[in-house]
Amino acid sequence: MPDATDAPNVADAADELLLLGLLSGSSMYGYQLNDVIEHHLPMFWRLKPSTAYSRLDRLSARGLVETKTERVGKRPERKVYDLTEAGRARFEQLLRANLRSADVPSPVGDLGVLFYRALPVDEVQALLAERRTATANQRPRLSELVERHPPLSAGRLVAEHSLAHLDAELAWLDGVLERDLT
Amino acid sequence: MPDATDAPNVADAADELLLLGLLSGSSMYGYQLNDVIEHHLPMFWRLKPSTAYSRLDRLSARGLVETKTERVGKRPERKVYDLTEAGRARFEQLLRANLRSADVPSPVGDLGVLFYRALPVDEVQALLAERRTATANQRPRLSELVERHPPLSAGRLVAEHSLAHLDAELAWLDGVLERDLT
DNA sequence: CCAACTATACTCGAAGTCGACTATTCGAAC
DNA sequence: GTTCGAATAGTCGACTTCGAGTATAGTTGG
Repeated sequence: MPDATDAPNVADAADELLLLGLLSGSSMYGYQLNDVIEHHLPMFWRLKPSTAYSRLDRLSARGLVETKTERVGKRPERKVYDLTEAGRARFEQLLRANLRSADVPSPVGDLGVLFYRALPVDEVQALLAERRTATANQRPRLSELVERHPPLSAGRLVAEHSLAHLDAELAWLDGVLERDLT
Repeated sequence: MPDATDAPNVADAADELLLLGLLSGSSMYGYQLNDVIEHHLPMFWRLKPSTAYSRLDRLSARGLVETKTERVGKRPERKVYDLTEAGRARFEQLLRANLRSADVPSPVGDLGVLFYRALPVDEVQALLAERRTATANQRPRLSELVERHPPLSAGRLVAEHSLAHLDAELAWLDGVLERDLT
């Protein structure tokens, strides 16, 4: 894995950045990490619990996190993960790479567009109209999310970012729909 | 795999859609498929050759494509893949799902933004400025790509789509950069 | 004329992902 | 009281991906 020291592939390193980033705020135990990812960061929930555990193991083996166990009340034992020095360094390195990198990944949706001629024009129009509706339906939720975060918070920036792309998507769809694709 | 008949996960099915879509135009041999993906569809080149082969095998096992071998001139034998009836049906099903689906996937870049407070403000600004430049640098290539395709071609729509998102990205970056993140 | 490259096909194996499963204990609902 | 769900930890195995390697024959550059 040529992933340890030099410029890492941004997409591959995403899970690692997510975990290290969460731990950079404060130490957390595994269940908590998974819970936060699943319930408070649904946008980033591609990292499933079982994967997270093995990932944490590997991070630990590489000396980027250290663990201890604790017990609060009568609940089961928790394994608490904590960034090491090396872990923090790695985190900052990944963070810099991520902030710096310009990846505007072409959405998967493009694939369908690529082959749109395989279907009758009317059907394509109808399908895209459906997509437009579904996309538009996400807008209120998102724009409410924007407003729920204080102006300069990370959450605000992320929400605004998503909103910007959602609006771009809508505009593009409108542009396509008002043309006659024949 | 609950992937055979009912509504499939759009992202998971992307590779399949790509292969079936290419074959829906005309039959192709493996080397050719990989060549097209790598050199003419760089946007969709997440499907590496060795993966493509095993994917094609599986498609063949599921009866979605059929193969024959041919030999042209004195070049090595080619294995030609062709859609079956079932394959075409499957392709159209996937295509419909894809065109209809509204996925504006949050770019990986958001992850960095999520943790931006871990770095000093000036550095974040500098990194984002770098990103802005890098992003802007991609624009000429893309907008030239738009113009190189005839108005209603699939390639044109895809290129316009990418361009729309790239511009959204630039606008968002500008918005962030002109604020004082302190 | 030889070396190197391109066209064509894979195979194999290391590594990674994730769904489904296994445990345990507490608190709450019935 | 007992059952049930949630809080906590995983493990295991099926499946996937993809880099590196293997094979062969023509073609082309020096």
